[in-house]
Amino acid sequence: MHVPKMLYPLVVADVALFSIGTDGLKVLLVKRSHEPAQGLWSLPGGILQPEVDNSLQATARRLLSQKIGVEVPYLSEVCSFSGPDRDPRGWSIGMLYCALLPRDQVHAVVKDSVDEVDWVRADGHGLELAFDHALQLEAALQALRDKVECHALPLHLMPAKFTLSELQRCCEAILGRALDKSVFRRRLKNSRDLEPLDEKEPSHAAQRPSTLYRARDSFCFDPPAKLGTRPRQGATTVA
Amino acid sequence: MHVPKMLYPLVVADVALFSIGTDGLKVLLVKRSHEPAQGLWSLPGGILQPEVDNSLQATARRLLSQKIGVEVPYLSEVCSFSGPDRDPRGWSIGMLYCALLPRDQVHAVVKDSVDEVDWVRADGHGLELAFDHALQLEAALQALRDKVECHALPLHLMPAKFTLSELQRCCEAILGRALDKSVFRRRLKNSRDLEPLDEKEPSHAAQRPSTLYRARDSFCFDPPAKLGTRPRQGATTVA
DNA sequence: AGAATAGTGTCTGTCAGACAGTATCGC
DNA sequence: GCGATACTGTCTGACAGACACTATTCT
Repeated sequence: MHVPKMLYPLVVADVALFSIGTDGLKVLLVKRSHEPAQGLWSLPGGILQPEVDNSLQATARRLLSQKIGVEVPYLSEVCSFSGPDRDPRGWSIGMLYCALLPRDQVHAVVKDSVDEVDWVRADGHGLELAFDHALQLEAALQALRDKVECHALPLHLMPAKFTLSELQRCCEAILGRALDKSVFRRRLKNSRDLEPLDEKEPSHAAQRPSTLYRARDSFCFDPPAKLGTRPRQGATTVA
Repeated sequence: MHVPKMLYPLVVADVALFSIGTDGLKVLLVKRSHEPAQGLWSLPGGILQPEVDNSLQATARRLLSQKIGVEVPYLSEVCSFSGPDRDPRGWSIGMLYCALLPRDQVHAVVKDSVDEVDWVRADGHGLELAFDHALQLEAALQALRDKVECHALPLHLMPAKFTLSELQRCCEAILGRALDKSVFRRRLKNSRDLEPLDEKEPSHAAQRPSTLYRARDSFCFDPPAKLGTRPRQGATTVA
């Protein structure tokens, strides 16, 4: 193990955990119960523990598990934030992760920790966030939007079975704009990521029941050099 | 400043510095003169110095400056590599950066350091690299290819003035496949990244002289949410 | 029948791929 | 004229955007 012979940076992993609520895209924030930044909202995160974690990504997963008791189906690195001033404790590196939690597990987060946790609007609206977490949240949200804008399907936000309309509403919540139903469905028809089930959504209203779909096993939100699909020239991402 | 109260990870920045040679895309490697991994080739890199560096990116720039005496016009974060086993000195974090050096500055690297440095084929062909640098090089090259595949113009690899044919050869070297001249030029005509000059390349051969272009000031290789352009369905990246 | 949502068909514009053609230089 | 490279024109197919249309359920 490496033995410090000089001052060392604080290494932290922070997670922007997104999910879908009835009123759009949500991100999980925790209210800090200790200094520094006590009382402010922040992204869930914590310090790397080399004796415990096998990677920085493992740090992120451990923190999600410890702090809010969830195992996420998707977690990926966004970018790093580093410097002498971003944390009052000194020179620090903050690795930002973007994680997705299925819509039907939004209430799985345990709130018995000393920290108060809550789902808030994904853009963090008027909240004052600790450290540079407002910047980080913006970066994570942009990374998520970029992917969906490039037609990656955020299936990790969906339950195991879902309708195309639900998936469309999910994409619209992420992008912050309406999508054309016909265009959306045409794309999904040609996609190899979805599989229709021989099942219909039980209709509770006076309406035609919709087909249920599920993600194919081969689906990957970070396409392994998956080609095709991009935003068009005139596309705009509006909040 | 943060005071260590436990074992701390080694924090390193490594840079995949690419440029264009007469025979294609090149990456700069250094032969390690010290342990660990003495005698093996590796990406230029080194340890974060919190007293000196204002960010991890600053670490990368400082190392390029100190080790090989170049200031690069483009340097961006790719992803991190971390874990207890990737460096024999112990738990470590390696932040990978991708940098571009203009074609006409390939010989600006100073070789007076104790390290032996050399430009090699960008894929690292048959070289055995130190640590996980083969993985890192692959990741950096893929990141570069992905961008160019999505029609970002690698203008930071070009001299201040260049012809469209030269730029096309540059893109082909990165992608590892031939591009259609007509398609390429049509795209550039509609691009806001390039500006034609009222100047012709002095022709040293029996051929029509070509128009010189330069990058517009607004050009950015990492498009700030720049839309449009993506690989098409049938596109393939072949080595 | 009517309301509501599911799902389809079709027209149009944009752009990539392919490839043949023209232009301009030195010899 | 010829060779070489710069540059253009045009046809086609894939796909996004827009939007009108049909289908199937419950009340």
